[in-house]
Amino acid sequence: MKQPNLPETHLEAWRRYYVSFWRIFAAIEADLQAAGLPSLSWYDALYELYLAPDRHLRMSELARSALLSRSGLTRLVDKLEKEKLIERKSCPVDGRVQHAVLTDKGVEVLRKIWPVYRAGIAKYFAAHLSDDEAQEFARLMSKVVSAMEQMPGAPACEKNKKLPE
Amino acid sequence: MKQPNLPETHLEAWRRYYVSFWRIFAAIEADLQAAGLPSLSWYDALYELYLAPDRHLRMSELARSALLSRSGLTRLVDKLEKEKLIERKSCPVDGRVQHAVLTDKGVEVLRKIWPVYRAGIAKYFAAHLSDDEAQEFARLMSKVVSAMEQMPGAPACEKNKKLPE
DNA sequence: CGATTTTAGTTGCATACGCAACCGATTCCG
DNA sequence: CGGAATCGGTTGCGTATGCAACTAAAATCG
Repeated sequence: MKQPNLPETHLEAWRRYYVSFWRIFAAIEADLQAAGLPSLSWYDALYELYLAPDRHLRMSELARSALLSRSGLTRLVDKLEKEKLIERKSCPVDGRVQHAVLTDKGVEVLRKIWPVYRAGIAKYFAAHLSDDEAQEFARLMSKVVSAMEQMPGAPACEKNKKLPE
Repeated sequence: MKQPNLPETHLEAWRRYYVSFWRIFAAIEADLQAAGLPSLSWYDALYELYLAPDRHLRMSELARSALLSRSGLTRLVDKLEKEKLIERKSCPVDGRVQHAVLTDKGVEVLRKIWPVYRAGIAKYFAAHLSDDEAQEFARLMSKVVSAMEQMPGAPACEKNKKLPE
């Protein structure tokens, strides 16, 4: 059986994409752990809130943007709330909805994580690309990302974003 | 604080890389599950064995190439062995070493997984890149991958590869 | 308005995984 | 050779996460 619609070039691209991602991800997580910091899941959730207007989001919005299932997010928010990094606030206009709101302490933690995260991105990923290459890479990735965004049942995931300076 | 050694372009590339990977990965896993097939972890391990000479590898080699910790691999191999997809064989020359050996049934399963996996790669990833783009992408990724390979304490990971036709 | 359906979030349960401690086998050295 | 250090693999334990079932609140419809 051959590979209909999947030329060898594309397959090779996928393989490297897949391997490199796992390796880099593991390396960054290891750096965070070594520094006694929370993992990227926490960062992603906190950072999404940081970006959001008024630093608050509905649970399900946050789930989607933090690349988690709704139940996964519920648990993550439980932990973040216990650490006072966010607060839950029920929505006054719709009793079903809960908002997660980033606290100042949450912002602090975000600022502690970021230097280590940034260093990891630089070391494991960015160091190997010139400016032009990075630009081209971003262009190619954006085609893939935007295609995924439009897919109907985008199954959970959407981690990471940017950083609070 | 600014971003030393991490220009905005590179950061943007990273963000898209990160988001797209999780989304694609989740979508492929969902497809596999919907088809009643095992997950990519199983595929990765089986496929590594498939590629290996005589279809066998030491546990720790397999762990590394299947992107798992040693303990994670022990458990995965337990399950694969229970399903008769592989066999454990102790090494005659070194009593500490165990070899995982792919069985014919393991190859069968590999062949069942691949079409779905391939379709996922094509749909979620390859469809968005021209041949030239895929080639350029592979080139950029290879720089990142090979840099990671040489890193000393590569923490676990190395999933996926190619496919058995 | 009351019953049904839908929506948002949570909880029970199962699974996958890593770290650290451990065990037996091997190798290193005095 | 014999004890100590090392290596390969496994096991105990904790954690992260998803799915399916559930609850409460809204929306829809007769």
